[in-house]
Amino acid sequence: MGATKTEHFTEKQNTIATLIKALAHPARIAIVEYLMKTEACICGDIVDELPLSQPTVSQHLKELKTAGLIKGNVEGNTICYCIDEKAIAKLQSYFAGISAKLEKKKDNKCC
Amino acid sequence: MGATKTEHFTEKQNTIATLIKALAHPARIAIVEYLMKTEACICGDIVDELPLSQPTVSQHLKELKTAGLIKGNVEGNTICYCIDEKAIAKLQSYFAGISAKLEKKKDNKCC
DNA sequence: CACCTTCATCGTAATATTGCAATATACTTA
DNA sequence: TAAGTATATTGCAATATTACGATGAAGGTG
Repeated sequence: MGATKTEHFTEKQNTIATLIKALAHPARIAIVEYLMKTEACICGDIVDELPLSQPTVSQHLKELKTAGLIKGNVEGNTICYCIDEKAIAKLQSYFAGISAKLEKKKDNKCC
Repeated sequence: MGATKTEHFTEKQNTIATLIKALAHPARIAIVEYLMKTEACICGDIVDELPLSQPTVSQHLKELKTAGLIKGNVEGNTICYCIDEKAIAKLQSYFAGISAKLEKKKDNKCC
């Protein structure tokens, strides 16, 4: 085994899990946070900011891009990365939805 | 390798990554959603609801509990599970924070 | 053109995750 | 106490992830 049994879950559950999984690593959290720290988008220097080798960072960036969390614009020799708001918005509204539902059933809890 | 280089990232980044990681699997998403679907907490029948074996579900529950996302109350022979609002609140505010910052720099974007 | 820079890909080693059968533990009830 | 029920743990196989050195591709510069 070792492979997730994707086929047994709903498409929504798999979609949100994939999106969440893309952020389930401190390096990718760090990348997203770094992309936000600056005023505009970042062109190139992500590798210098992270304590990981260039191939590793490239791999993490690829995962973020595949998940739709970041976008990359090629600009000559470098690439300009920035966060895709839509993906973040999805995550935010997902957790906001859970929070709202939790608030509703506050009185019906046993633990 | 294969092990995450936790020591190179900030404690905050590792903390939020761990929390996110706990939800980075459709089965655990399904568990959390099932816990919310009902009026009160669930005592026992999580295994029947999931397309996975009892040991596998037990393992996923353990991970969610370790991460602090759910609480389990032992009640005689069964266990009553429910979501820990604090953890969800943390996640929600994390993504809300990112969203807010993204809103601010909307005009400074190149892609 | 030769060389440098930037980023991606390949190949591979180390480790982690997923899933389940078998078994253990703990409580309940007959 | 014996049998049944609910959940946890163990042990293992299959697969995925993480990380990096080496190398490749593509654009820029002397």
